Amino acid sequence: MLYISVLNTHKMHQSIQLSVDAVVFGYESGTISVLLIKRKYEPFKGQWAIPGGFVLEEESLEEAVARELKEETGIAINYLEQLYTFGHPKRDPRSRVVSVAYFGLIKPSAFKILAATDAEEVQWFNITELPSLFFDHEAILQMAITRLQGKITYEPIGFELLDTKFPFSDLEKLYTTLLGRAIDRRNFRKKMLSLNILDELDEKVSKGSGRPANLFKFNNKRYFKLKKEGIIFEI
Amino acid sequence: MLYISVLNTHKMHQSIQLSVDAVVFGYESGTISVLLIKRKYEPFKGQWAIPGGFVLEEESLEEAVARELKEETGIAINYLEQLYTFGHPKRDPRSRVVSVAYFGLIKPSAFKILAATDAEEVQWFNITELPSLFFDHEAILQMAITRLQGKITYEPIGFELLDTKFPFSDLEKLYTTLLGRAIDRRNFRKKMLSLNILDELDEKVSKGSGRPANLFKFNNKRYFKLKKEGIIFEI
DNA sequence: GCAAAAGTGTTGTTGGTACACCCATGG
DNA sequence: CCATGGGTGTACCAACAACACTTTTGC
Repeated sequence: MLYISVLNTHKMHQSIQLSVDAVVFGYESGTISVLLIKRKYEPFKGQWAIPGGFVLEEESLEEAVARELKEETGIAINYLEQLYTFGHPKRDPRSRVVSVAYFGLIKPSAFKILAATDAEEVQWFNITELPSLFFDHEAILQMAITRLQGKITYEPIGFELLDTKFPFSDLEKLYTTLLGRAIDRRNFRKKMLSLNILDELDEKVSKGSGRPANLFKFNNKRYFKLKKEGIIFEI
Repeated sequence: MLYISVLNTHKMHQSIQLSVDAVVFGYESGTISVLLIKRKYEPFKGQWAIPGGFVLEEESLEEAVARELKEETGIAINYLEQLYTFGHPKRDPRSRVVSVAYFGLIKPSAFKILAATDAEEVQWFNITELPSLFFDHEAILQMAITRLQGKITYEPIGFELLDTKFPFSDLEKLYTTLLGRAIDRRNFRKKMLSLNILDELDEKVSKGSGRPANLFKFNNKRYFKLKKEGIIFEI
């Protein structure tokens, strides 16, 4: 009996469907946002949801998630990190759908969002002002936010979220926002510079009032090296 | 056209199969082992593999992985942590199978392993002496080992791997083994005790030669509290 | 010249690291 | 009494935390 069930398993029509979801965060002047789509069709038409969809037979999960994101929002990003796989049997009341969630970081200013396929609308939402979401998408998003906040303790962050050239205060504000609290400017700068991932440029920018700031950029090589090695960052 | 394809998606026969795998580590007197099964049937009969199998329609991923582990090895554990989802289209040459890998820790001495269903044999393998494995199971195992080693920097470890009562030297040896290097006995003890997760018992044990050691046990409440909060542990 | 933001150093404290000898038991 | 593993304290140093004033620009 066991023998038969085992042999059959591989041919058995399992009828579990597999989807992917892309939680994409953006940062702009002190606000962390997440990209959501409004469903165009029934069921749940008009509900906000995390972009995503079904995996095709011949594509990898990474290809699937990048494709769905592109199709639904117009955004093409090449690096999404796997977050978690959600597989509760009743998470989608219609049928059994297991979803592999990914997350990524971008600068919203560098992309043009564009509703397509099953999205009626695409919009950035401040993560502190989220609408109610489809199925278990709130739980997925919550996990992604927690991961994002956790990341800054063991990895440098900012490269994907800031402009190529930026004043130091932008980086500081990003950390302040992610941590949700003020940080000591002097200590932060000291620590950041000691990591050797920033190159100070010979260029200044003025924001209209106040002393103009020197611009920095990330030193990609050292940034990604450090990211791989892991850091212990405690501010 | 888009409309139709979207509406169809949910009914479309996707024919991707979903499986789960359980990487179970054990520790015993200075050795970290992993539990593997030998496949009983073709194809790949006789190959060693990580225990696992297909997810059933009505069960969650966690239920599936616990069930498969129980069926194939006789081991029932209630906590397996999700590791990663492997979905390369060609990882199983027969058909498209996406697998959600989990990992867990146990004390081998507390369980009796027992080959069943599609396992011909079940065996603990020292992680430094692994056989060649089925498909991409080596990559899965490698990721699990990396995660296990990484865990000790941000979580206390040991509760699941050691006996209820243990001499301090057992804990020290566990860390030495996981880290793959010697640690300073005095500093390690100082740091461990300062975490407040150990209760010293009024009981001694003698290993035959040498001064008898005091026994300790983990204070479950504080251990799991700390585990949740996360620690930064750098020895 | 004043408002606004950028830039900068020092000191006390804490926690990490390095290091060597005595203790309790069994044989 | 010796071999074996268990148990302990101190001193140095590096890293973190706290803290306030000066500089440069626009208006």
